[in-house]
Amino acid sequence: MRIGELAKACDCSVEAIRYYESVGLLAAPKRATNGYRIYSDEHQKWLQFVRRSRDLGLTQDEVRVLIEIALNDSAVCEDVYAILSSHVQQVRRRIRELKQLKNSLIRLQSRCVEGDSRKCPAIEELMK
Amino acid sequence: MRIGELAKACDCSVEAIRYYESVGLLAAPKRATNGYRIYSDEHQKWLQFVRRSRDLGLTQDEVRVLIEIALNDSAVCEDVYAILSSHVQQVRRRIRELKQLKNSLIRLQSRCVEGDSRKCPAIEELMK
DNA sequence: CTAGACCCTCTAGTTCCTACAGGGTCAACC
DNA sequence: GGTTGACCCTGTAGGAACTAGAGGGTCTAG
Repeated sequence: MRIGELAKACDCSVEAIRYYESVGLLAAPKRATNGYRIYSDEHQKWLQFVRRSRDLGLTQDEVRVLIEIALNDSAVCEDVYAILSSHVQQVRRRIRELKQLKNSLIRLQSRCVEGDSRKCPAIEELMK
Repeated sequence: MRIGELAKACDCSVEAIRYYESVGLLAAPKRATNGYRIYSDEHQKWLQFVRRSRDLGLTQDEVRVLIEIALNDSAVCEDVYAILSSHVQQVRRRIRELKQLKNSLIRLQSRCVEGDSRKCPAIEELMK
């Protein structure tokens, strides 16, 4: 299959596929005589893998490690589990941070409601 | 005060200060005869403002708008409130997304625990 | 007079792509 | 046979918000 078809199948842009190839997240396919990339079902699986992982918020580097693990069929599951665990931790941390942020924003916002002077109290608070 | 002192006072890097100047988030200060930047207390307030806003997750563009509002002293509070509101919405949305993400990750992870075959079921699932 | 702590400008790198610019290829239609 | 239009190619620039470095100047203390 050609790149456009693959892109549709995996719901990503043609440019992204070429980009993944350039950074080594997807193996370079063979080329037709006219230079067009020709992909196999294997390629599609790998691209699917990359996209799903990225959708889960894994970084390129994490995906790269997962790929290595997957290709290197020894002690697979433990390593995958570890990567996912560390990622879950990060997500939890980020959620905590965002909740605090939200509270700060709401607190700041409430200053605006009270405000009656010409100077906005929220802005004043940010400058203090 | 010189740039290093300002950086310490506002807990940010010297490079970030120069960067803020270059993108118009902080007014260019006057220079000493040797070319060193000399900052006033006003500059410190503004930098504080920029840092606090950024810490709250506001984008550069949002900060830029806030600055304009603050300098343009008419109908201030309503506009500030609107910007903060829209930002709170974004944060809420992001929190929701991250929670879903976390659940997906945990579900995927649980596949690893069950797994006994040589092929890691989590990886298999990502490729499907 | 020299070491060390500052300061300057300018450029490149980070992450993960997206968006061109400036071409070539191929099938179908007139 | 010519031309449209949908595809494909490479290569480069951009974006968000900085950070890090090269390659220099300046000032103060010992």
